[in-house]
Amino acid sequence: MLTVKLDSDVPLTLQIAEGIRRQIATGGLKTGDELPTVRQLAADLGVNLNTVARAYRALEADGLLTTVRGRGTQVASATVGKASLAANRERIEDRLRGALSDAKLAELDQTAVEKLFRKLMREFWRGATKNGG
Amino acid sequence: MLTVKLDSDVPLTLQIAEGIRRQIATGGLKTGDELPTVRQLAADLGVNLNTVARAYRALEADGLLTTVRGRGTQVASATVGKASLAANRERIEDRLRGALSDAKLAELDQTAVEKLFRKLMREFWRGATKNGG
DNA sequence: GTCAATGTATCATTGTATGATACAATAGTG
DNA sequence: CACTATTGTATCATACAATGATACATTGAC
Repeated sequence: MLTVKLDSDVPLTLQIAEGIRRQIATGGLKTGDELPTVRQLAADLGVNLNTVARAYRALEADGLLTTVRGRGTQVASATVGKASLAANRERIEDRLRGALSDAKLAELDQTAVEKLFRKLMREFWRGATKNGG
Repeated sequence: MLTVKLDSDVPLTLQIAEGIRRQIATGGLKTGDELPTVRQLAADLGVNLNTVARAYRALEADGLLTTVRGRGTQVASATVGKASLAANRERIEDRLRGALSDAKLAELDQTAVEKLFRKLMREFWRGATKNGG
């Protein structure tokens, strides 16, 4: 379902949360879908169950997941709640800037960057209309 | 010259390094330009001089800066060295994916995302030819 | 009620980020 | 050369974050 790099400099909790966010964003996980139990996913990834639990809770705070102790966790929504919207939109521009900064320093030309961008756009908006959120 | 958020969740050293990378990428800093001394920039930002020094060293490892003890630090190149290229290109796609993930979850539509992307592209490739690295 | 399965809380440990301070190298000045 | 000011660097201490081990609480099936 997703993977983590144990030797990465980005924390495991964040890697897991980002991975799940991406799954939801691309449609790989839809509203109502059940997620693996924290123990199951922890075993798959080779990390502590708490690490997975923390990722789940972070996403629950964003309104993306719902979790009930004893039952499990499922996708609550494919869009972030109002509380997260502002922070989220701010991150978008920051991350785009960071990506473009890296691209420029790596001597990618505009054409190459645009091509990559379009490829990824298709991953995320696969089958969506041009202005459908 | 640049600013940092003391209460951010992203480390100061990284904020500073990213800020300088961006300056170099956009052309605000050119090869040969002198950077502020670590004490000067540290005072401006309100952080410890070591924090700035660490950012400088990270960028030196990328081949972007040259620093000589007793003399100062200057921009060595506007492109990352070969050692950093692979890691850099990997980050580009990751960051783009993260940005698009955020955008989709924030219910931005394709048109809005493309518009933002183009605006930022112009910032970085201001006055460059379409395929000029 | 009992039991298995699930998420949660608590605590310990380790590593990272930051800062205070002392050190080393460079360059100017005489 | 000696001296001094300026620069980056190394060392150490401290606070905090991330991860994990373990015990706890809730849910649901029987």
